[in-house]
Amino acid sequence: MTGIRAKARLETTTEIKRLAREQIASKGAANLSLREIAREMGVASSALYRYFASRDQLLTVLIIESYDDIGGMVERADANCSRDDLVGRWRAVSQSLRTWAITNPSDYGLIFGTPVPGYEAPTDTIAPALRYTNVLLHLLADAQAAGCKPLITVPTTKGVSREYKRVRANLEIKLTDEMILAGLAAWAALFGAISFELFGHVDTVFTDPEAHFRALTDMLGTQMLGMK
Amino acid sequence: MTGIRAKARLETTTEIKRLAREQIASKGAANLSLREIAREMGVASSALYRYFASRDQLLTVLIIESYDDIGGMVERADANCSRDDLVGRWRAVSQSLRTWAITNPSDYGLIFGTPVPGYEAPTDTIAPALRYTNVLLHLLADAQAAGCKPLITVPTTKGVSREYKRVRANLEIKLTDEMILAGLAAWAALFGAISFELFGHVDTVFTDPEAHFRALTDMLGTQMLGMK
DNA sequence: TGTACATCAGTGAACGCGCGTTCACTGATGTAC
DNA sequence: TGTACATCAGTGAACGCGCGTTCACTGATGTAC
Repeated sequence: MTGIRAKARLETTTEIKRLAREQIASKGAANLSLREIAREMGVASSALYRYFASRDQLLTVLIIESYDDIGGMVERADANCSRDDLVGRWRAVSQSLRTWAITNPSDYGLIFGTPVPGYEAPTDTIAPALRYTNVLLHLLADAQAAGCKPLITVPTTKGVSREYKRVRANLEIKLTDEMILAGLAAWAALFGAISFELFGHVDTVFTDPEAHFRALTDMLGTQMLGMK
Repeated sequence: MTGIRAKARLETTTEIKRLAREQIASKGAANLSLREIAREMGVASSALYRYFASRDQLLTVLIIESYDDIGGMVERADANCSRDDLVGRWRAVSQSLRTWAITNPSDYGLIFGTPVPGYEAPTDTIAPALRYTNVLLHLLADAQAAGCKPLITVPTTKGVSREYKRVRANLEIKLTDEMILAGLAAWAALFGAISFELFGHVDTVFTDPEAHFRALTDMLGTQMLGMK
C-alpha cells in the first residue's frame, strides 16, 4: 500500500508547519528557525529538507496557506448571506476579517505586517492573495448593479481616473470611480483598524475594540452602499 | 575644554544610530546587529557598549526618535495652516504623514508594522507616540467648536459610547461620539492606505498612489468635517 | 507468496558563518592643584 | 604653566550560544517479478 508512507509524509509536513507557525507567533517570522523546529520534533535538522527545500520555501508555503485561509473565510462569510442583502454581506465580510486576524494574529502579521526583509514573494502567492480582495470587488459590483451610490463623493482628477481604470479592467461590472474610491477607503479603514488593534496602538484606549469595530464598519457600509 | 569629548561622543552616537537605521531598512529590525554596526565603523563590537547599554536600548532610542520625528512633522504641517482652515489642516496633516512614511519606510515599519517579537516597549515611548495622535484630536476639537458635524452618522450602541468616553476624557473640548467615530475611521483609513502602499499590497494596481491618496483624504475630510 | 531491488526518511558530522555581552586592559584626553 | 590623577573611549579575547545547508550513510518501507 502506497498510502501509509504518503500519510506519514502529510502528517510530518503538517507538524512542521504547525511548529513553524508557533515559532512565528512567539519570535517573529524573521527568527523562524529550522533547527529549532527539528529540535522540537526530536529529529535531525537535516531531516526537514526531505519536506521543504529551504527556509524560504517553508515561509512561502505558510504565506500561501494564510492567504487561502483568510480568502476562504471571507468567501464563506459572504456566501452565507442572501445575495441582495448588501449591508449584511459587508458586515459579514468585515467581521470575518477581524475575527480571522484576532484568531491568527501572527498569520495576519505575516501577510499584512512589515514584509520579512530579504524575502521576495514568489509568483505563487499572487493568486491566493487576490481571493479576499475579489470578495469586496464583487460586493461592490453587486451594489452598483442594485443601484447603490456612495453617499459622499469628491471630484476626481484625471490622474485618479486613470489609476482606477486599471482596477476596473479586472471586473465584469464596470465600477464607477466613486464606487472604487469608496471601496478602497472602506478596505483601508478596515485593515488600518485591525492593524492598530493587533499591533498594540489602541491598547490604552479601548477595552472593547469589537464594539468600536462594529460601529466603524456600519459607518463605512453606509457611505459605501449609500444607505441610511 | 569639556566640549571636544562631548562633541565626539554625540557624533559617534549619531553615526551608530544612522548605521542602525540603514540596517533596519535593508534587513529588518529583527536582524539589527551591533557587531555589524561595529564592523562598518571599523571598531571593536564592545566599543558600542560605551554608547548604548544593549541592543534593546538602541532599538528603543530609535523608536522614540521616530515617534518624535513623525510627531514633529505632523505638528508643523498643522501649524502652517491658518487655524480655521480645517480642510486645509486635514489635507496638510494627512499629506505629511504619507510623505514621512514614504521618505522613511523602515522607520514607519518600525513603529506601525509588526512589533519586533520579544521586544517590550518601555514607558519612555508612550509620550512621543501620542504626539501625532494629539494633532488629529485637536483638529477634531476645533472642527466641532466651529460647528462641523460628520456627514454620515450611525446609531451608536451603549458599548461604543462607553469606549468613546475614555477618548473624550483626555481632551478639553468634549468630542461627540459621532466625531470620535469619524475621526478614528479617517485615521484608520489613512494608516491602512499607507501600509498597503508601503508593504507592497497595491504594487500591481497603482502607478500613481499619491493621486489615489489625495482623493481618499479628500473624501475622508468631507465625511469628517461635514463639508461638501 | 517470496524474493530482489528501488525508493525514501532520517542520521550525524561538518562547513562556514553569525550573534550579544562581559572583562581586564591600554592609552589618550581632560581636571584640579 | 606644569604636573599628578581621574575619567573615559576603545581593544581584543573569550563565553556560550545560534543558524542554514550539504553530504555520504543506514535501514526501513514499498514495488515488480
